[in-house]
Amino acid sequence: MSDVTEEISSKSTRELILDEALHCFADRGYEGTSLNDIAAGVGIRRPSLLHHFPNKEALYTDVFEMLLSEWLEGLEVAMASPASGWDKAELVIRAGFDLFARTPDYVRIMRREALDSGVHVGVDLAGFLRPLFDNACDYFTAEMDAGHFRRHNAQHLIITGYGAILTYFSDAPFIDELLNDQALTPANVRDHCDHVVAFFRAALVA
Amino acid sequence: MSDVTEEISSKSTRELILDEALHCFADRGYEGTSLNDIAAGVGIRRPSLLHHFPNKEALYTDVFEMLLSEWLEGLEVAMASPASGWDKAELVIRAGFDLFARTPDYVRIMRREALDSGVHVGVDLAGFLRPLFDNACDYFTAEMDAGHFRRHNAQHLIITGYGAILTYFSDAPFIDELLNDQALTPANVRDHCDHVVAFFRAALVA
DNA sequence: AACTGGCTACCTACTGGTAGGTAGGGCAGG
DNA sequence: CCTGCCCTACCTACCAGTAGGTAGCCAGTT
Repeated sequence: MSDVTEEISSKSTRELILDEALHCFADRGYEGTSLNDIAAGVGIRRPSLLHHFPNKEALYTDVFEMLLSEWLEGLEVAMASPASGWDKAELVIRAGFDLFARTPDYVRIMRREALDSGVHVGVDLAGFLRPLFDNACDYFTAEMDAGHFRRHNAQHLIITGYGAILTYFSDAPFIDELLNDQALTPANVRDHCDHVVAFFRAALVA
Repeated sequence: MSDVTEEISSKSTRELILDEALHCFADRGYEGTSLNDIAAGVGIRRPSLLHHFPNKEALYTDVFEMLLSEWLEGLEVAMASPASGWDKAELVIRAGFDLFARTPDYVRIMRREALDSGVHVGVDLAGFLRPLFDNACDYFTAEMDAGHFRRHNAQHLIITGYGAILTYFSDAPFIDELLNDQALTPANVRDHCDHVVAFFRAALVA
């Protein structure tokens, strides 16, 4: 086959486009990214890119669905764990950190999407995430009822956690400047993860 | 005088442009906002807008400096308070919530800027905020040394707090959908503020 | 009171440039 | 020969920014 046309890569052109688009959209947003930028990153012309995707919005939607499926897969494992009490919460937090550290571009796209409130993407983001959200709420409520966690409003708790964890990755360039250090080195990510775990543990476990 | 030409408004055209630009930039970002959009919102043509500001970037920079001065003013009062221990931390958190609830458009611009890492704005954002950041770090470190707070890494603690508080406002449209409710009603903002205060208190105060 | 010059604020019409998208041709491999 | 992939050349729409003109206001002068 033609999987080796001129690139040594085993990835199809379509996959290369998706990868480059992911990076560009994360870096400069939907409006700030031109199809020329993406095509140039892949090493083809814009019309060739449009041979693989009907238009810009469809490309973006495909990138976003890639994101959702990867996240769902990554978190499902941790959330389905038979652990309970604090152990499970810590497992999920650490799984989230691992996932986000592996895919920081996804985090920035998600943050942009939350800001724009789903103008560019066809899928119902909040509808997609609500089951996970409700699941987490139920879990914390049950554990608080059982007296394992201090009493907090579960919905507000999840939103606080979501903000605390996501921000470290989405705002990494800004945090770099604030700390005069690279936020996303493995060591720094691990440090921050340990801190968040310890912080939430202190707040939740009596 | 001519302060009533045809508008009843007491605001100058320049101020009307700044207000409209703030809203547009917060809503759709720098790239997603055209000068035509802003001009139309004010009720004038684009060249008339460019009579008041030399170019798009200068307009954005002016909006952003408006943001910084308002935030600095709003937070300085709380940070300069003679209170100490948890009381002061709670004072600053509540002042931040008040400030952000009053100016949600500013929060979204700030978040976009953190994502883009200051591509559009001339001022050194991180350099501007570092004094506040260092100040907060010193405060928490001193209080932990004095045994008033549980031991945490002060830098990570501030970043976690920044993410937890800012996200509720920056991602408000998304949270609306997640909760099936308006995140930014005064009652909901107060609820979330109370939750964050209680959460941080539980994590910090032994 | 009338004219004059300078000023602000706005307008229409235009420029160069870039965006997303389309038409159609070339060329390889099966 | 046909299909898949990529190309050049082109389109229309929109962008930021400029050129040049106009209406009204407010001195200062006569």
